[in-house]
Amino acid sequence: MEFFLAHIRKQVVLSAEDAEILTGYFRSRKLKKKHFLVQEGDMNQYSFFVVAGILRLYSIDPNGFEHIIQFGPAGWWINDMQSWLKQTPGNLYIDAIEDSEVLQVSKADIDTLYARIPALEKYFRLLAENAVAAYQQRFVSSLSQSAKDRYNSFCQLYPTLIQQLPQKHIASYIGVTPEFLSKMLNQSNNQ
Amino acid sequence: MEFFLAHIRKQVVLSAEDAEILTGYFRSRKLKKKHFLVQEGDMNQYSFFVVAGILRLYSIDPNGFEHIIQFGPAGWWINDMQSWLKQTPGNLYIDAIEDSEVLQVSKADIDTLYARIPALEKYFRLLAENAVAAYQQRFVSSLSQSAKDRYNSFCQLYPTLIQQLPQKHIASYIGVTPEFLSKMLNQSNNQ
DNA sequence: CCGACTACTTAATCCAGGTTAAGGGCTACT
DNA sequence: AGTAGCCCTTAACCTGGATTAAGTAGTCGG
Repeated sequence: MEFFLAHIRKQVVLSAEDAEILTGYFRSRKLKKKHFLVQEGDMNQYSFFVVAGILRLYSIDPNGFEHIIQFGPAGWWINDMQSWLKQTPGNLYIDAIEDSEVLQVSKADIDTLYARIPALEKYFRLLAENAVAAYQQRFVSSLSQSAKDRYNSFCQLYPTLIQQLPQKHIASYIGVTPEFLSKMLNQSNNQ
Repeated sequence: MEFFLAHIRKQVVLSAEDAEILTGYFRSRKLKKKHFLVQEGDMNQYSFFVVAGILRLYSIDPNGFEHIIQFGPAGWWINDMQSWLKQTPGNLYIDAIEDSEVLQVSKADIDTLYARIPALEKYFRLLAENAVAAYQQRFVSSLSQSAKDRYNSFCQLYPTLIQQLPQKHIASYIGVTPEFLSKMLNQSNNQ
């Protein structure tokens, strides 16, 4: 919880009392590697703050291939935003890449909290605006760069994740097959 | 201004007084087709609400090709979020596809307004959260679908834009060349 | 310590979509 | 009315990355 509060306090001021109220609505949840937090068709009642470990948000296409939309390392939020906002069944999956721990809040509780702690409104506005900035930049990358350039951009942007993630997940994120990423990396090593 | 206020009031409650204060900070700006609102390297002091016409947000890659990240028809907001948030020079362009009219606010003024009108904080939170939802879904589409499927998804999501936009801009948005889009559309018509 | 997964590699073949180039029909100035 | 620019089309050829298939390690549960 300390980690969580520190994270919020990087953006907004929170009194001790606010912090008390806030933490009352969050529930910790531990998750083993490969276990699901959210599956397609779920009502996404919850949004998740990652305390430890690393999660992934992804879709599965009609041919059974997975496509990673976002990673969720410690200190990040992760959810299926469309499903969460509209409270309708979602089309995305969230699971743990490693054993992880998250804090979850329900949509209803967050709406209650907005009324009691106005600073939260600002916190989540900034959070969402930063996410928009990141998605805009990722579209620049995905629309204008080759696979190799996208890989390099990814390395620059998330240097710590490179060590932590299996290669196939990086392939899925940058939008190539694991086979092609493997070929690509070995080609550039050998010459 | 009426159109603008109505748009905000779809999400949050705004007193007559709030509305008065708010509109004082926005400035109308008319823009001829092909004229720029923002160019690469600009300090993006302003964010834009589109009152009439249609704009585009795009990048230009090292080979001179344009890649459209988002369209801005009437009733939408448009800006280079990264540059706007951090107040650093941006790498994106915004220009008018048709003669258009926008309302602009500076970052400093918006920050002032947040303090005076708390409802605005909520309005922009919801706006950004909806944008995140849209970007997540667009990544699903761009990572898992073929060019033809992406075109169909675009038609379903923005049926009115299809009529309004030149084909080459749609090609740029879905991530194919104008030549390929043309071939694709004519093939499916003839059989 | 064994067997079954899972992660990664290599290589042959294939195809969606890019590139280049040329021509035709608008619209819009002058 | 003429001409300069778009914008769209068509077609031949090319390539980045997908697909398929097989093989090699590593690792983890029992």
